[in-house]
Amino acid sequence: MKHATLADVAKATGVSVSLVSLVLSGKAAKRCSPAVEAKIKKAAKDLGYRANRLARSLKEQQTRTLGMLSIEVATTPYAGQLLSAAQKTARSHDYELLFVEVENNAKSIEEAFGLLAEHQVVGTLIAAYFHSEVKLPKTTPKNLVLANCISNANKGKYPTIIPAEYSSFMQSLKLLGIAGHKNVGLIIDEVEWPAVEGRTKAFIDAAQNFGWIRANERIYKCANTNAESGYRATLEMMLRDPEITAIACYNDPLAMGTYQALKELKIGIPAQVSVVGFDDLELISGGLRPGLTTVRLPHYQMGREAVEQLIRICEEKDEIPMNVVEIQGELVVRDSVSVPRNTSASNSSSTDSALSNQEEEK
Amino acid sequence: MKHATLADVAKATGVSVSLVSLVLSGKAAKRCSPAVEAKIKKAAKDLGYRANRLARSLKEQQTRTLGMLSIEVATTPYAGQLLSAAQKTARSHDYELLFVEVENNAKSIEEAFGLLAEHQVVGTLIAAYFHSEVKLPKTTPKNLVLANCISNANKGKYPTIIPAEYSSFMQSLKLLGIAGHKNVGLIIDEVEWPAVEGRTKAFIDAAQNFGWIRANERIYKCANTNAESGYRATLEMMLRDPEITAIACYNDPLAMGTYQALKELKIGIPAQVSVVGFDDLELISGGLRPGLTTVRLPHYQMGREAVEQLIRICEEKDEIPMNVVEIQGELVVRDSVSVPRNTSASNSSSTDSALSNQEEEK
DNA sequence: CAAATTCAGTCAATCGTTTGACTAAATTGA
DNA sequence: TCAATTTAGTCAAACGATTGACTGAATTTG
Repeated sequence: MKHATLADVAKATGVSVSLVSLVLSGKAAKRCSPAVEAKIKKAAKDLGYRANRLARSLKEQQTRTLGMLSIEVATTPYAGQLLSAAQKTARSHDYELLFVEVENNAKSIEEAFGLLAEHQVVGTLIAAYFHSEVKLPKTTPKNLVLANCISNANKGKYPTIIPAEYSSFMQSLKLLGIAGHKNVGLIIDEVEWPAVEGRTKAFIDAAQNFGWIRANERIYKCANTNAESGYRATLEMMLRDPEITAIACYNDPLAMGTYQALKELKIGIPAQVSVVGFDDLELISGGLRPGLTTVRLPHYQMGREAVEQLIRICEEKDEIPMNVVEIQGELVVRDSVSVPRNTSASNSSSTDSALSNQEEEK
Repeated sequence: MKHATLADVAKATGVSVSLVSLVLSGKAAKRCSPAVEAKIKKAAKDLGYRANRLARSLKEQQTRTLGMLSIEVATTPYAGQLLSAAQKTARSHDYELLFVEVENNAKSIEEAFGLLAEHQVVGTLIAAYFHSEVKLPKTTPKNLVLANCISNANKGKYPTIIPAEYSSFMQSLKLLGIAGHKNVGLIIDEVEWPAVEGRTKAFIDAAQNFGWIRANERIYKCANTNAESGYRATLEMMLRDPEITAIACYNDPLAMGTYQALKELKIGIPAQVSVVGFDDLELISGGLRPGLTTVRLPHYQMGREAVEQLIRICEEKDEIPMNVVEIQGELVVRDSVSVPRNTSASNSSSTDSALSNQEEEK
C-alpha cells in the first residue's frame, strides 16, 4: 500500500518520469502537448500521487520545515496561542513545524538544535511561555528567531519578538491615573524577569506622572504569582495602607487573590478599591465578578510575527530585519475600575451593597 | 556553511563513504580496524557531522516522524499537557512530531492527512482539547490513533485513548455520597458531548446508590460552561432547592461561578454547601478559597499512552492493540467538601463565619 | 605449502525528485 | 527544398545515506 511515485504516474501514462515531474510542478512551459499534460494530471489524480518531500528536499538541498523549540511553552494556558499562530502562519507560507519541547538550559537547547539540523530545518523559532531569558548554547543555527524571550548574551544577534511590557501595563495604569486614583498599590513578582522589570518601571513612571502617593512603598513583592500570594499581599497592603483606592496586579492570578482578600475585608470592587490585572486569562478575568479589567498580551500576534520574520530571513527577502519587535498589549476593560471612593463616590459604578460595605468600614 | 556529509568525513579520513556509514551507524562489525574506526569517529566529531534524515529516510523507505493533528487543542489550558507528553514520548523513542492544527471537519483533516503523507509520516495522532467527536474523512492513513476524542463513524477502527468520564466523575460524587449528602445538584453542559454523557450517567448512578433525593430534577443544564453560567445556575438552584447541601459541577469554571453565587447568598463552602468541580484547572481550583475539590484529567498520560500505542502499531510490535483505553482521572481533594450541614455540623470543617451564616439563613 | 578463512575495506545500486543537456520529429521561413 | 526553429519529449546526473556483493591481502589450517 505504498504511495504512488512519479515513476508510477509515468508508467501509467507511458511517458518519462521527467515529463511527469515537469508537468506536475508546472514547469512544462513548451515541453508538453496539452493532451499529454491532461493525461498525466489525470493519472496523478487517479493514483493519489503526492510528492515525496523527502526526495524533493534532498534534491533541492533545502526543506520547508521550521523547528519550533518550545521552552515548557506547551503546558501553560497562554502558550497554545503562540504555538497555534506559529503553526498556522507557517502553514500559510507552505512551511511545516517540527515541534520540540526543551528545558531552558544550553545543553537541552543544543541537543534540540542537533535534532533539527538532522531534519534539515531551514529556520528555528524559540518560544517561551512567559517573557523570560533564554540560555543559548555557544553555537546556534542560522535563521533563529526568539519569541517571548530574550538572550542577553546575544543581544541584538537574533530577531526577537517580545511583548511591550512597559507600554502595555501603562495602559491600565493610565486608566487608574485618569480615573483620579492617587493611592495605588502594586503587587508583583519578586523575581527579576524582563516582564517584572518593564511593568515595575511603568508603575514608577505612572506614579510620577499622576502624582501617586508614596508609590515606592506600595510595591508588594511576592515569591509566587498565584491567587494565594495575591490574597496575602492584598491583606497586608490594606492593613498597612488602608487609604489605597486601587491595586495594580502583575497578573490575573494575583488579581484573583486580591478579589478574595477585598471581599473578605468587605471592600467593594470597584466602589472602594479598583483592581487591574495583566494577561487576560479569560478563565479568571472573565470569570471574576465584577469582570477584571486587564491587558491581553498578544501571544497570537507574537507567534505570527515571529514566524513571518523567520520565513523572511530564511528566504533572505529582508536584508535588515528589525532586531527587536515589541508587540503592544490590548487593554481589556471590564468592571473592576471606577473613580476613587473619596473624590466622587456618587459618580462611581458602585453597587448598593458595595456602598453599604463602605459605610460599615468607616 | 552547509552541513558535513558522509562524503566530507570520508574525504577527511581517506576512506570510502561506505565505511564511514558503517562505522557511524555501528554496523561495522568486523569490517573496520580499530585505528581507522577511531579516525573516522574523530573526523565526524570534528566536522560536526550529523546524519541527514531526509537522505536516510529516503533510502530506508521510512521516516521516524509522527504527525500530530491537533483539533484546536493548542489554545486551551489543558491542551499543552497532551501535546507536551506526546512530544516527549515521541522523542524518547527517537521519533519527531510534525505539528498541524486543524478544524474539526473532514475537509480540514483530509488536507492535513495529505500534508503528512507528503512528509512520509509513519503514523498520525489526532488529539482534541476536550473529549469530543472527531469528523474524519472517508480515507484515513494507516497507523492512526485518537486521543481525547472518538470517531463514532469508525467505532473500534482506531486505537482510542480517552478519559474515563464515568468513573473519574464518580470519584468525586462518591466523596459526596460517603460524606452523607442526600440533596445533591448537578450543573452540566447542555450539549451532548461524550464527556457530558459519561458524567451525567455517573451522577444518576451515584444518586441511586446513595439515595439522593429527586436527583433527576436537580440536573441544571447550561448553554456555556463558564463561571457566569455556573453563577446563574447556582442562584437558580439554591432558590428552587434551598435544601441542597452539595453541588457537583461539570467543570471548574462552572464551580468558580458556583462559589460566587454561594458567597453572594452568604452560604458557606463547605459548611453549608459542598462543591466539587472537574478538570483541576489549577488556576481556578487552586486559586479559589477554599480550594476546590476536583478531578484531574490525565492529559499528560493520555498524550504519552497515545504516542506509545501509535509507535507500537507503527512498528507492528503489537498485533492486537487494545482499541479503547480509558484513562482514570485523579481525585484532587482540597477543602470544598464536608459532611452535610444538617446531619452533623459539629463534624464539619466549617469555619465560624460559615456557621454564623448558616444560622442567619435559618 | 596450498587452500580456506578472516580481515579490512570498496563498489555500485537504490530511494524519489529535479533539471540542464540532449534529440528526433514537425513546422516554418526564404 | 533545405536550413533554422519550434515542439515534444527523453536522458542522466545529482542530492546523502545504506547495504549486499565484491576484492585483495593477510592469516590460519591441514
